[in-house]
Amino acid sequence: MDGSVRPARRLDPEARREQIVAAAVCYFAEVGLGGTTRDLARRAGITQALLYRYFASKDELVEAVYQRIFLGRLKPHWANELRDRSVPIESRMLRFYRDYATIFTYEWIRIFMWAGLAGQKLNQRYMGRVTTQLLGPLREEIAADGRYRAPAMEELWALHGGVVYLGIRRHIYRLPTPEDDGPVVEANVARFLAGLLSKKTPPDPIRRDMRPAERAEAPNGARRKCGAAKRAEARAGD
Amino acid sequence: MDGSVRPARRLDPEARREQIVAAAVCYFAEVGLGGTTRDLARRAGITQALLYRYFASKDELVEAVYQRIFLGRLKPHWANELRDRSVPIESRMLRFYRDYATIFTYEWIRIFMWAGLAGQKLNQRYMGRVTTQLLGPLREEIAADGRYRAPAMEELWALHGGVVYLGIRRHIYRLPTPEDDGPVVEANVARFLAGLLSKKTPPDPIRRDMRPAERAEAPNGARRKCGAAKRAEARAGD
DNA sequence: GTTTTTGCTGATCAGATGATCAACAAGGAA
DNA sequence: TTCCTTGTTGATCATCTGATCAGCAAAAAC
Repeated sequence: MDGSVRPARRLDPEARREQIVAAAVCYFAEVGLGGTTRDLARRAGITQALLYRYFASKDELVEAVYQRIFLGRLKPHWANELRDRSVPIESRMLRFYRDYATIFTYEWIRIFMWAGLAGQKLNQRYMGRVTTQLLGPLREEIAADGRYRAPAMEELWALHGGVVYLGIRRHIYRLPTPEDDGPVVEANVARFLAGLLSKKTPPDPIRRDMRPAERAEAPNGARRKCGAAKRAEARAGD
Repeated sequence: MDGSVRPARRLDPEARREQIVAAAVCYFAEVGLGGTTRDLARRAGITQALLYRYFASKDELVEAVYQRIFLGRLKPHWANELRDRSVPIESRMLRFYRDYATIFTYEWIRIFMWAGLAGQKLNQRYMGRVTTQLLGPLREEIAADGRYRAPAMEELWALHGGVVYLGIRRHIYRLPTPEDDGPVVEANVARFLAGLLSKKTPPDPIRRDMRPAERAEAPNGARRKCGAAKRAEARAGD
């Protein structure tokens, strides 16, 4: 007996579409966006042809998966709560990061990473919002507290990356990780703030010291040059 | 004129194999391990058939790419230098992480991530070595210094993740990042150590509080259950 | 029960992809 | 020049994959 589910009864279109998207999120998270429509259909217990009654193309289905996974993940109230100065900054940060860590589910983190590798602009938009809505306010609030020096944005990214990395180790590299993320997040936030007590100047790189975003393809269509490409080019020149 | 290189002259077998692997590292880093042999050959300026004179299968070529990228990346002298107590621990950590950050090249980080998503055991082996050869000693050395409390392994992973995350933002999400990693790494290491000065107890989760490594497939061949799969299972039961 | 609607399936097509092989031709040996 | 070795190629095969469509059958309408 295989894991597939055979009897696909007649279903309400809305329910069927919902079921397909849910199965697609699960399937694509595991095998990547290059997974086949046949495998997906088998897991969902339907025929491959049925997918095309609900989605015009595989791309459209993938788009629905993106919507399902990423839409509304950044809660607007996070930014508000981060700015609520009636609460100590330590409590605000702890509360936020404990909450934020919960979005790093198996499906979210893997699909997000696959989308990033595939060059989806979606990731850049999301990360941009993290900067403006979360890390920016966070920096201001920490500085406004008075006891801490203002962290450089890169330092906030490092804190952020530490939390994300826990999800990467767990769901991408499939390594053993703590059963409960809470204490880990708490320790990291507390240590981060404690590290800001020493008043050394924050080394925030200014804009001209930033390397621009890499592009998947240069404007002229040329690709990133690796060693081999460079050598081939040189060879073509003689 | 396209970017491909037409005249592929007769080459010494060793040189040709080298050229193919180099081109494959570049190509697979960009498009993923699902890239086609035809595209790869076009970029390398050779015919697709020629690949199969040097590699029995695409899998074997991918294996060669793994070897090229990951073999010997963890320098043995890192562990030695980390343990050299004639040098202040701050200097040792700074030197190590400045050096370590250089391995996060475009090719390395992308192929490593793709391999991880694909469930390669390679990643787990590598991460295991990071634990035993780098983070373990690091923890001991920090504690041995006397001025700092011993960091929990999860705290060291957070520091580590912060550095890795810089590479992820740059090469996977293709976001703007600092031109020079040095100051960023230095700030993070310094803040990490400063954060260990406050003597609060380290919350190291003990083994029974760790969730085991996730498996791509359960022993019985069953897959990870997402919402859709669970629902389908329930439906099959009536 | 009969008719109508429509959710669903099996068959099928065109293009892509990994892999194979006979034949060609570049470069050295005679 | 002539011969021989072998690096390289174009053609080709079997399979896989996204996508289409006529027709079946389950549920609703009558």
